[in-house]
Amino acid sequence: MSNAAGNDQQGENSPGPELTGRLGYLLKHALSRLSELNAEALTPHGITGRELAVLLVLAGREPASQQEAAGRLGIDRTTMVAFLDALERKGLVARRPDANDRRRNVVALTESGTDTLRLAVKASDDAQRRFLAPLTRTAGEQLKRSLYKLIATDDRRGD
Amino acid sequence: MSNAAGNDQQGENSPGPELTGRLGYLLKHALSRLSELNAEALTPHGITGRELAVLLVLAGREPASQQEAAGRLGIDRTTMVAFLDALERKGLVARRPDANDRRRNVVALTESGTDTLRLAVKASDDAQRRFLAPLTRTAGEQLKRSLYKLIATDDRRGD
DNA sequence: TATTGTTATACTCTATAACTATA
DNA sequence: TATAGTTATAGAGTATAACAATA
Repeated sequence: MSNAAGNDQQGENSPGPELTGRLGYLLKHALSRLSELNAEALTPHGITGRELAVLLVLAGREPASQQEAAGRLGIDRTTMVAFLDALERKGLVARRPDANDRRRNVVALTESGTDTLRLAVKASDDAQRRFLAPLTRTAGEQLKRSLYKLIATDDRRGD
Repeated sequence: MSNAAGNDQQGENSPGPELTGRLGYLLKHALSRLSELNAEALTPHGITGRELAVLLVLAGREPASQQEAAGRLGIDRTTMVAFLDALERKGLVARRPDANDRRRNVVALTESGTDTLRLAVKASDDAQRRFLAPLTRTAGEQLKRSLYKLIATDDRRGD
């Protein structure tokens, strides 16, 4: 996954309850911390958290056009181009024009990409496990379920 | 608090379990969603989520120098300058040179700033409540406690 | 010399607009 | 005309480096 939430750089003064009581603060810093651990875990595999997400999406429902993959990740197609450029340079994915619609590129993992994905997921899962270590197993599961519910529920604008 | 986690723009295709099962994805999108709701709630009060955080920190332990406030927020002092410029332009905070150490600025909320803070916090709390609506009250409390534990625990690098 | 606030600058991440080639 | 991929560009958010005033 990787950062995008800012870089923690442990502040000199502690935040205090006026901030730590707010859900936004908690989510932001939890994400930031996890992203750090994840980035560390992925370094040996030569990919970033975001690149792992791209690989996961590609592996999840191959074959995919670039735009399909972008849609599932919730990023712009122009952003996807850059990700795929990088992954292709590393030999982890390959683009080929779709035979049925030559405007499209079909993107697939290479053999090396599949291997890297497997190892990277293992490393990332391990980082996640370390991150969740302060919680009981039950609390960790509960956390994920709750977050999922919060995300799955759309449209809370009106009420 | 505000975004910093990207802008959701509801993707056409749903993500699928390969992503929704990952904690990083869940945290990122939960934060993104909450940030949206929060931004909406704050718009009428003329401040952003980040500015609310600055006001909270200033109100929490006045009087504070710019650097102290920055430290508690975990942001750079140069970043704090821009925030305070904006808040001062809006008449919500005032800087004055510290009499004891004239290198420092003491930053305090104005009367208008105090009023705005009170209203903005109410609006933001309400947004948070709506965000947590899909969960039981207990699950919501549990979520916050778990996140706090994850943040409070430092240094999971080695193990 | 070290520190506070400031400014100028650069970097990361991502999106919007415009272009090319297909359809 | 519309769409997929691409490129150029711009914007948000934040940091690093250098500078002036003060300690």
